[in-house]
Amino acid sequence: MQRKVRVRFAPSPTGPLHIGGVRTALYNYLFARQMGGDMILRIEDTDSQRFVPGAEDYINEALAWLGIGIDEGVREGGNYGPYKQSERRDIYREYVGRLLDAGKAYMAFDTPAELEAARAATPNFQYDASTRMQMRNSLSLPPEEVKRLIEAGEKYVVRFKIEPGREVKVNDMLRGTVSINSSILDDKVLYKKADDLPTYHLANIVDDHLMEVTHVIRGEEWLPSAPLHVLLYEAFGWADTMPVFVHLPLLLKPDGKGKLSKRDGDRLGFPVFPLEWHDPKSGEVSSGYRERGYLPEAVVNFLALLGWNPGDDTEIMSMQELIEKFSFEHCSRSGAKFDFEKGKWFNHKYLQEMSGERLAQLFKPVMAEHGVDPAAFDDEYIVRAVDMVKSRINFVSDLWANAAFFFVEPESYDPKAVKKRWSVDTPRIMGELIEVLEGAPDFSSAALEPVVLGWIADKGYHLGNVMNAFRLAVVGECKGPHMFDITELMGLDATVRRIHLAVERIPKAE
RNA sequence: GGCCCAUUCGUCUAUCGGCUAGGACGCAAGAUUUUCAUUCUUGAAAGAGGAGUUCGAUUCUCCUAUGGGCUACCA
Repeated sequence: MQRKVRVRFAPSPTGPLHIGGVRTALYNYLFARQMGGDMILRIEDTDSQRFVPGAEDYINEALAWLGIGIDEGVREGGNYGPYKQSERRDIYREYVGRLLDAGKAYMAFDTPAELEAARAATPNFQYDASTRMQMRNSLSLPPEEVKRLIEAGEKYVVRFKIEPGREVKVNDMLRGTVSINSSILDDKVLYKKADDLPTYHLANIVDDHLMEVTHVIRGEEWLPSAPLHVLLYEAFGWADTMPVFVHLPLLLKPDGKGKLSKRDGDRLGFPVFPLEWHDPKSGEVSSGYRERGYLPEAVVNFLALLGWNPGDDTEIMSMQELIEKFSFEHCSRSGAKFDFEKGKWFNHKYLQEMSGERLAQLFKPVMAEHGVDPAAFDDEYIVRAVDMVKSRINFVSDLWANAAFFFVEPESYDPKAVKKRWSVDTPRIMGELIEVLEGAPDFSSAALEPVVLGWIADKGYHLGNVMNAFRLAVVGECKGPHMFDITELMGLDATVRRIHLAVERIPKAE
């Protein structure tokens, strides 16, 4: 009698999928995969007012980029469709009818103005058992009047009739049994005749039931309405197959107040979206992890650990490992502040593990952005250059600052380094160095190093000064990989050319 | 205001009644290095407060405080 695990991620297409939503999707996915179950992507577009074009595509693209696979959905198809709520109107209409027929819901004709007036008149007005008879609805109005209003085409909403004074218990995997009194619940609007669409609550329960969802894994912001959902399952007679609830803690702002929001990204200088988003209305651009040079594996790993841990000290985990280790037992119940610095570290770690080949592919567009045609260089050259500098990057984009010198000659020389390492004698010593380089039988790193170091020792030169002047000429500043690895890759001609260039361009010291 | 959820280093977290409270990010110092990084070592850094239960509470209960969420014909 054990049902197959079926979970759903149900975003509404009102904008780009935010990083907190991504984490919810990820946990759903990890759990589904671990249990050998199904992962459903359902588009909850019941709010026609807030619909944003492009948002649905964005959701699909973001999940695909992150490697969060979907088994059933608008694109993937499945036996429980349609997977878009705006295409399920007939279904909702039928179920609203059932509730109405059973006397568990009623029609309310109050206009927005009347509702507002009622709220203004009573301090803590709530549309519920204590007030509904004073309002204009099918419970308070005579049947003939209700009939007349409907026939006159009056717009109405259907409200859930909540019986007061009941203890409603919600079973949550993370929080145990949460119980609240039904009296504090209001008669929620389930359906709007005006646009012939249900609200979230009704659509959600009907769909989860029809799609045979076994576990509802969602953000904590839904916890307060969970009792209402329990009541709805009961009203429909579906209590025995009610899904298990898991209300995940929220992702919080790094600097204190409230849950992480769209605005925080630009304010704090880090992305809150997986992919870059161009708002179709405002034209505003919000940055994304992908465009910032994050690897999807790193984002997934980092996000997985924000609110969950494997029970030991393991931090770097592949998707496969996450699937194996994931458990709600080890989910925390309190909100996690979003720590961008740690996110950078994850990316750094993943970048270190990455092959030079893959990194080079990611680097090519960055080269092009900086006006260097990747096709002008051998793949092998790019791969080796990237491999040499990768230990000092957090992002793919950092590669430019660290490896640019492999592709373009220095345009200027770090003034501080010049002051420290470039003395009156340096041009002469560099001249000697060129002779040494040109005379070397083998230009490989291992062969050249003893030759140059031997010459420095023979002449009694200061090792640090000569080597740093050498580096300054080739790189433009005193940083970078092992000097002879650089020259091996660049070759004799390019190296010598750069030394000449530096001697010409660096002003003579006093 | 009402209701609900939460509370261990600055941050993410381990601990399922025995703790010299562990790890990671970040930070500081040191080692290595011809440079910058990487790497390695070390260090500073926490149980919100108060009652109770117990031989013993970070761990269980209650109160207070604080934080968060919800309170729409949004999701």
